[in-house]
Amino acid sequence: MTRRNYAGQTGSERVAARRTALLEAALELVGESGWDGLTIEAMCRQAGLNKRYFYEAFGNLDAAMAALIDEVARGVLDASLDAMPASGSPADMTTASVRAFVTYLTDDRRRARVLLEAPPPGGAAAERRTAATRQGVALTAARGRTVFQATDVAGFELAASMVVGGTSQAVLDWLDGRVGGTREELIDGLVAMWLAIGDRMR
Amino acid sequence: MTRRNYAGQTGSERVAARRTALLEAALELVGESGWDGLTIEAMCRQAGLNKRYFYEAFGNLDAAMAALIDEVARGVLDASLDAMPASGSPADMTTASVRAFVTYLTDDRRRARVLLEAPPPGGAAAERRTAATRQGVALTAARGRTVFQATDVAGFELAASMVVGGTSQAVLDWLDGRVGGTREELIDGLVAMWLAIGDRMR
DNA sequence: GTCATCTTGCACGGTACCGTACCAGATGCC
DNA sequence: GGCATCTGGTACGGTACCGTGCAAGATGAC
Repeated sequence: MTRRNYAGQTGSERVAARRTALLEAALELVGESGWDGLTIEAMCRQAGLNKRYFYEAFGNLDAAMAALIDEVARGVLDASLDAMPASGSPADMTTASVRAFVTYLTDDRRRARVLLEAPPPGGAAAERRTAATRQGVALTAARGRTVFQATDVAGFELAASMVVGGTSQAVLDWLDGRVGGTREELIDGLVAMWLAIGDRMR
Repeated sequence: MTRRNYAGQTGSERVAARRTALLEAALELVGESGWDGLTIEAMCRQAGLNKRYFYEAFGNLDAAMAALIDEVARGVLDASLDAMPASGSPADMTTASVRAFVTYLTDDRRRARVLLEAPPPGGAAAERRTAATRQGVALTAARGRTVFQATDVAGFELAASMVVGGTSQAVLDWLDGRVGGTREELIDGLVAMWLAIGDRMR
């Protein structure tokens, strides 16, 4: 149980590296074959690690899936928030955050699959995904209210739910080729719709 | 293997009734506890039928889930299409079909859960659900192009993906209380956004 | 070099559900 | 009423994966 260096790393460094490798393996497997291809054994094989190290990092498969979703959700939220300028026109601010959202999820399409395709229902992974969506909706509503100087506060809850769900669906459809055009055209179209809704609900 | 009457019904009547009872049981179970609560044995228990009658109606659980999704998807598509007048203003036609969509899914919230919550990934059920969504998007795009007399044809693909995904998310959030207001206010808000997008993308 | 610790591969029983088979009672036909 | 068919309950092996344990080689501390 005590720890010592191994392969030039401390014990906790190795533990962290294994956890990262397992999450990367899960990202790869889900990105390749979706959530149903994911088992504990497959994750360990992909990561080149023994099964017992899985249980060192996670309690069970559901917890690992939840952790993967949390990681990607935090990434896309951070990207969207960081990209948004402190002030500016509604068009500028909307463009910045929509572009960051779309770019983050499509630069590595495995991320889109993790976040936008539904994990097995009923477990912690599904719960974390809905929580992340809820958080995105809440943030969008709050930002929208200030950017558009909303008077219809309640309407912006609904608008936020609509644009978040709609944008997710559109990104999925674009990735699968069901919506045509370049990525910039996708972003421009989404921004136009966000602005149309923002103006209408003001 | 031959058939005869039983309990006042012909053989094929009983077979059809059992299939209906199984689908109703699945609707109830999914509506109550989500997809993960659904097993073959639970369906038979709920329906008061022997397990062998499950295999009379469906090849496996995945096929039964797919059939349930197909049924609800057909219902909501028919409701939306039937409600739409042959001609009228964009506002009238949009209101009619959005109201029908929302009403169908919220009159019996079990339907919303079946159609809007994701089934286990990777099987026929998930495939049928994405196919139904795709069909809804295609229909919405086609109708939108004529109703709004679109010039930007490609843009309406994207708009349809957005409004279908967004409306689904909004209905889910409204059912779960995360979006406030009455059902009429929900419908009015959704229609306003559909119209805003339709006008902008024209 | 020796020994403790780290790592990996493998093996094994447990579990939850599937899919099928069998049995005893109920119902309808003649 | 006798008998074939229909029905529901129960039992049983199969399967896929989980979760844990064990043994054998790799690496580092002393």
